[in-house]
Amino acid sequence: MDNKNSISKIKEAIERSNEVLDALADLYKVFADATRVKILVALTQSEMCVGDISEFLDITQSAVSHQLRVLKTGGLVKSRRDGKTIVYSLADAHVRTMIDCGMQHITE
Amino acid sequence: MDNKNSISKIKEAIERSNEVLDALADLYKVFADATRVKILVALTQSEMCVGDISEFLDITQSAVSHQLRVLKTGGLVKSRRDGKTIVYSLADAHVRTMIDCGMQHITE
DNA sequence: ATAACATATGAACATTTATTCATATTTTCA
DNA sequence: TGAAAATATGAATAAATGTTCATATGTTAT
Repeated sequence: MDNKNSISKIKEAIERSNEVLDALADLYKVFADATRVKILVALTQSEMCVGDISEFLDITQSAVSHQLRVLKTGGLVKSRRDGKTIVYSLADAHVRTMIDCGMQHITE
Repeated sequence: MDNKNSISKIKEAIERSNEVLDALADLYKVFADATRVKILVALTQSEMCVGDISEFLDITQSAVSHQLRVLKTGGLVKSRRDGKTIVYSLADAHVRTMIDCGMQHITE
């Protein structure tokens, strides 16, 4: 049957791009937490140090630090040292695009 | 200080859109699993019944059914009955856009 | 050098999540 | 009607995840 055939073609396509799709899921995972989303949206407005984020999200400095590590490992933020503090900012324009894309789905 | 001031402005903005940002994180959560991503990408190509998906992803029918429920609750897929089988398809164009957006980040 | 400050890290704990197994539900067809 | 087929559901289990607490690391200024 033709349907059977096209299904198996799709199966092959999915299997071929298996690693990419795993990576895609991993990317979404980084966005899939309210704390991290809020950090990212905040960084959309301005670069910020850990203390600032901790204060305005009302969560422990430690929790922020842990989440920033997830974001950095995921390639969504970068950091630079400025004296005693460490300043975080969005890694690139893609991050903004991803957020906008999700926002559009929400506020359709 | 001006920086202090702008931080508190961002804090207020984040607090105002608190529910939206929670919803945004929840939306990403639905995408944040390899099985679900593969189901979605497959449905990008063609509508499909549970058995087909189960077969070509090599996972239990039950697992597929559970994940389809997550996708449906999240508003990403819809279903219709066709005889004994139930056919699933993408809920709307936004889903495709979200996937493309993530893909672009991966394969930059 | 040392005290004070900012951030990072590791272990522990509670919560969430994905899968499997067994079974229920719904529809078709003989 | 009753058996077979397709899907859904609930309980159980294992794995992953987010936060907190305590502490380590690294930087500045005295």
